[in-house]
Amino acid sequence: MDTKKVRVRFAPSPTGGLHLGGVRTVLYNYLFAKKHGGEFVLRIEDTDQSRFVEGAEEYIMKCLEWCGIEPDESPLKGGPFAPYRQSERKANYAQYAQQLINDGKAYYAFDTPEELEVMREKYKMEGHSAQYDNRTRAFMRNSLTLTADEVNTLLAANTPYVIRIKMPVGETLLFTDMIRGAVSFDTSLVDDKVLLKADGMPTYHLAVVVDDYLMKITHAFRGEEWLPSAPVHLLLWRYLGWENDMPEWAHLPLILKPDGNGKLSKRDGDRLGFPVFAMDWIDPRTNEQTTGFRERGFLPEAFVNMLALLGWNPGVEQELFSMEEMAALFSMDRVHKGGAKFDYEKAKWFNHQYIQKTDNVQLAELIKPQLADKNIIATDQKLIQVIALVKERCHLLNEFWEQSYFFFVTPQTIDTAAIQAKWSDTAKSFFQSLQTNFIASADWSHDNIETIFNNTIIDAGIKKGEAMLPFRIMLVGGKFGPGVFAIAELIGKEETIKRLQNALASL
RNA sequence: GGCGCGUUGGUCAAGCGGUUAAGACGCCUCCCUUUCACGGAGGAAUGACGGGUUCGAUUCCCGUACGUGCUACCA
Repeated sequence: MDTKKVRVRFAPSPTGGLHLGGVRTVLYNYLFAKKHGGEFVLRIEDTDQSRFVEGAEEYIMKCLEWCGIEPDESPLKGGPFAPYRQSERKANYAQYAQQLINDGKAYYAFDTPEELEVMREKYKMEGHSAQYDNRTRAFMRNSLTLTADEVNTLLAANTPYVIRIKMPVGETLLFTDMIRGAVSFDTSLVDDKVLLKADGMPTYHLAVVVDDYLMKITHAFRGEEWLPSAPVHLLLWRYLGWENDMPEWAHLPLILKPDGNGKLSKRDGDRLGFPVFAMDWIDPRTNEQTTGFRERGFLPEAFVNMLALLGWNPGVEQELFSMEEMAALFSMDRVHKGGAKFDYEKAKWFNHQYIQKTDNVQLAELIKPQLADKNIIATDQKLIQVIALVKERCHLLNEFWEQSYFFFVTPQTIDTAAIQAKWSDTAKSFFQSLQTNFIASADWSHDNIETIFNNTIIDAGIKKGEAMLPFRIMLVGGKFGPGVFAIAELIGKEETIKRLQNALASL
């Protein structure tokens, strides 16, 4: 067992945007695989054709790529266990379901959806559990209650049927979860899950076991919401005779909404104003667009770092990690048992840290499209200089424009009220002289601009404190932005003088 | 309702029988910066409850409460 090569898998169902929790599940899979020199496979669980969504699979792969997670095997890349889409593996499953029937571990059920509905209603009214379980199955239409002849007749007539697992009565099932330790279930309380659907497709329960076996998966990580169905999977491994090859399980804690409790949903993001999906997702059926972390201005390294630490503690003080560092440190027993509330403020803090770490030239490449959208033409050199000046005040890449637009366009409005508060005839004559002195200057460098400014102050007999703020507002429009002389230098002599003139005219 | 899982500051969390109960985000105060931000220094703030076990429980056990997940021919 321990000598086997580690193989893990992420098995999403292609039904829509890739949720934070999904990304974290992939991430933990990936980190675990890297840590142990193993393989990470991407398997698409598309056994429910009614929920198939066009483009979702490609979208998921793009999200992984953006996050810097490359599967060793996938539908796109192929691999020794291809195909990696369950819909293309359909032929595999029926034989195992049949084997279970032959062994008396499963049975045919001919109940129609309507009959099931009636059963559930009835038991609900009586206050019993409305499950198709070891008690109720005795009253339903299945190969346990029908004679062999009746079953054969129904089968021969192509009557739609499903295959259900026959849960034993009164057995205690125990397994060790890598995160939670010992977990146990009473089989009497678990229902007879459908294994093979009427359309011949397996349900998740059968497919996950068969494919994990066939693909030699050694460790299976999934969300906590799967814990209640673990006994079914456990029994399937046993009944199919593969128990010795069963992977180790880890059920990951949920990511919760920031306010109140409960699983974080896309709705919560919309409501509270933050993304929940990794990348923008446009639902092809409704054309509804949902913003992703990428489009919101997150760096993938920051996104991944933040997510990794939401539920996992590396055991060191350090908080900023590259993927390699995380892989080296990763271990399942340092994953928390309890769910973690998502904190968007902390997410932004991570992104801020990564923006500071990222080279200005690289940032320029990421920011160029934003400028292009606004029809701004700027040289790389200027862009890079601006980035150097404003990056420390950006938590998101998308904040770049609001922090720096005054470098590229003349502000349309300026906060004249704030200037007026300090305005006087002395101030006015100061700015008039300042203009004259700027026009006469030959050296438009940061230091020289400041020298001219200082000298003019002395000549005008004004306090520097009274002049600095109005000067800033005239250049950028308000009380914000980096050092004012650096701004003047970058926008240039002509533009600086122009802005002074405009401002003076409007006062 | 049944079953599973969980519970350390507002949030992420360390701890693994004896600690002044780390650290980070956020918040507050001050400093720096003649703007804002960054940065720096401080500060407030934490083991759900009740029983055990023990010389000693945040830590181990059992209850209770609360939360949450599941209870589909969805994953």
